[in-house]
Amino acid sequence: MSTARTRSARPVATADDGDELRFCSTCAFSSACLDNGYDKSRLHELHILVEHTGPYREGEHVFREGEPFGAIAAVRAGTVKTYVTDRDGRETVLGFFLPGELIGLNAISQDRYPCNAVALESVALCRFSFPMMATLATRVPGIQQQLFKLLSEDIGKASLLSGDYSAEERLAAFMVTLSRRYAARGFSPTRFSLTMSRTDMANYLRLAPETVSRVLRRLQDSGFVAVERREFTVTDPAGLETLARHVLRV
Amino acid sequence: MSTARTRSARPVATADDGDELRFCSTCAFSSACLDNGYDKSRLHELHILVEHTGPYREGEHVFREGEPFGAIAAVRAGTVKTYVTDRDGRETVLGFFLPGELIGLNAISQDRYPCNAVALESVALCRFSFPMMATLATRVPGIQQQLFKLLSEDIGKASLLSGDYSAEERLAAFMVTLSRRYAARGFSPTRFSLTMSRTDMANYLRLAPETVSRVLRRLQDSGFVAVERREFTVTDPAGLETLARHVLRV
DNA sequence: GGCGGCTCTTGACCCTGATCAAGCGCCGCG
DNA sequence: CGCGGCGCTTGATCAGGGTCAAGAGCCGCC
Repeated sequence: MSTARTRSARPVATADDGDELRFCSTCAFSSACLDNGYDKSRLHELHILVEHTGPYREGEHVFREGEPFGAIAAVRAGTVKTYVTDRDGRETVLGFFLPGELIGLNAISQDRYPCNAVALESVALCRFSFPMMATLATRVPGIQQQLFKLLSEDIGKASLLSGDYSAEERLAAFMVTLSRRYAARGFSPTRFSLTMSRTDMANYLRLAPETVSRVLRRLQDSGFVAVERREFTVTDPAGLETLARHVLRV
Repeated sequence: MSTARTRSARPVATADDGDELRFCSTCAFSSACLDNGYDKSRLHELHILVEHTGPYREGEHVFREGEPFGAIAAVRAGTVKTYVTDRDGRETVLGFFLPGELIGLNAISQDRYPCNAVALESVALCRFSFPMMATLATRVPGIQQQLFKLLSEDIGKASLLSGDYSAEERLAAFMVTLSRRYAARGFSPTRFSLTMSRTDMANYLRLAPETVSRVLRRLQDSGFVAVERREFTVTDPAGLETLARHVLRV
């Protein structure tokens, strides 16, 4: 991970550093470990291997394909996009990562990042050294369990899109997913801003940008959503979920 | 896992059971652990939590969606297909699992199997209790590492198909992948039999069965492969890989 | 404040692959 | 041995979404 330039100066946060502790509990990881019954009095064991990095500016890369894998990272703020490009420049977007979500889990197997990760807006991260985390996981079963769970979850997420669905179904499912993820982090599920371009959405959903534009308009004309440039409002949550039901396998 | 009926009578294999040991080394899992520097003299620790199950006959289910998750399994013989169906009966195939490959890793996060697994031909499995394996993993770092690696690998595999490729590219990539996987297990990479129907391939590749049929014919007419019902020969491996290069990201 | 560039939208047309339909061949069963 | 069923193939047609092209709105920069 090319964090040298943007990395904050000190390795952050001891257990008695109240502010940092509260702040870092916004990382999915720490809080998930707590949820998993991790002994709070030993929380410093987790925190000593955490390093806050950023801010990454829009367009700045967090890591690039092929770089040696050293750490996974939880998004603290902003949105990260992971993607690969084929030789003729076409881009496949693997995912968007919102605050509280983890990037880098797909790098373990090859010990190299298999994709690029770029900030779509100003981004801050919690960086976890993976070797240290794995060592810790042998002593703290809750952390091991949590890692297994997160990895397994990502397999499921990756196969979600894999089905053969219409442009409308896919776009609706994407919007519902975003809505749920924002809701899970305490943001409004019905009103949020799209931090990625139409082209990014298209490359994620395997559509042409023009199709994204057209389908969004159709969804708006049908009264499911309201889109104003990148400002997004869900006006009929139930209706949208109905459109998405095949993809999301309700 | 609904193995009660077909499960072999005894929980199999102590470390000094030479035959079983050799046999079980065909499980990806055991051998991978060995590769990872696992102390062979302690191999029984792994073997006591292994249970050989099967044979499952063609069409018989190994597990079904929604069943509580208890174990992952390595395929010893035969092919397993995992799939989900939406309410109007359309099937999405998530994967095919050949000897040496692991099923059930995507079940960890929800503690339920998120898909169905069915035998496409006579199948034998090595069943690993996941809770026991996780416990063992805390004591044996090689096993933990291996589990992380396998999980991470599956994330990558799941995103392989996710790109937007032509029918020909997808089918070529599928064939190349099959070829490599057979080669990795010591089978011929150029001549093998397709254990799944055209419809299964179609549901895996997001195509219509008719398209699979047509594209196979085209690949045959162009001299890349020879297909005789389910007997498959790669006649131009390099050419096929070229067709598949976008998908496989060579 | 105006220019230039980029993202997004909208329209027209086209192509890949889905769908519908029919026929074939292999295989199991009576 | 003949019948029937299923999986596969092949042909004809159709449509969803891609591509190409042009224009509109927003924004930053000079």
